[in-house]
Amino acid sequence: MCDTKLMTQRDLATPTPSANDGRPADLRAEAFQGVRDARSRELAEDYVELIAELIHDHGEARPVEIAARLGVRPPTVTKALDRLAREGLITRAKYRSVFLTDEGRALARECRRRHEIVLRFLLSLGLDAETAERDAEGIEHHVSERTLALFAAYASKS
Amino acid sequence: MCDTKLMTQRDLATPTPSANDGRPADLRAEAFQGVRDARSRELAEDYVELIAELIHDHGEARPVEIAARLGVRPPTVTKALDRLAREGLITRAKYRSVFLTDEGRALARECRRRHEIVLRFLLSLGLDAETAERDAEGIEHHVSERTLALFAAYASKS
DNA sequence: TCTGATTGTTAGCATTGTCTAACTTTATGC
DNA sequence: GCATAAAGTTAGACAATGCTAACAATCAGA
Repeated sequence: MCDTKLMTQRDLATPTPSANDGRPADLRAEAFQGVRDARSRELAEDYVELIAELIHDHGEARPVEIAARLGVRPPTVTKALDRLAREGLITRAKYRSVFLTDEGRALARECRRRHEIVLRFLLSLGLDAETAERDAEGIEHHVSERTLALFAAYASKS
Repeated sequence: MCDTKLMTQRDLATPTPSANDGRPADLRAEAFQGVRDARSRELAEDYVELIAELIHDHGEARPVEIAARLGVRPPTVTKALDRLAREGLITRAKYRSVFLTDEGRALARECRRRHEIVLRFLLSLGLDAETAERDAEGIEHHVSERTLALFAAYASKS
């Protein structure tokens, strides 16, 4: 039918990718997009980090334990693990423990590193352990490498 | 580690017998739950904060502008605004600008306060403006009042 | 004023993440 | 070695968030 109409709507939403590079008209739109990206990665990171920890501490990672640690129900874990397997971060067989792939292990290491830097930083600011843990969990997915470097510097300096 | 491998299903499965209802056993489970709560509030907070800003700067908040600033498409904004209206944070009429309710205005103020404290803190750590803005956007929804106080103290001290 | 461009909404789809209920598989313990 | 308990999965619901395509309303300029 009317296919020319989409052109009119298109340009309101066109971010003009190249024009945005030199002089970011809206810094915040970029930031929001970054946050949305981070959000989609968060769950995977939390799972992978936790799985690595369980394997380290208990020798294996079982769905029931993952569910308990994350505070969600087993079916939620099953679905999430399906997704992680699809994405190549873990391997698993039905009714069996979960294992990390090389990629998953690398991601877990990276997450653990970030988590610890953020946690140490918050503690060195003078925050109590419980609040520090809680806030670190939320913050760790949203700090850039640059910020992380400053956090690490501050924590070791103090 | 050999021992842990032989753990039975029952061993792995008992987090806290009695307190499973409202009180997760693990400190981390609590933290994860907090993060999930924060996540469900994030969008509303971002919208409300942005709407307040647009009204302040331009005298009104229009969906097309909200979409551009957030980097999403207009229908996404329509849906989100419907939800905000349902939650009593904004008022609106079809095809018209958006207004904040008293509750929405209060939330916006609170968000702006948090945003600015986090931003000033990151800048005072020595971060560049662009990264600071990006990280603040992600971090602001995940800092406790206690952490915020420490951030504010650090920023004003330096 | 009327017509076309801009803005906004509706409809419909996909994905994610959560749940409960019911089922299947595995492990335990007698 | 079998019955039962625990663990895990499947099915189905629901809400949020995003998208495109298409339709509707508003606005602005000739």
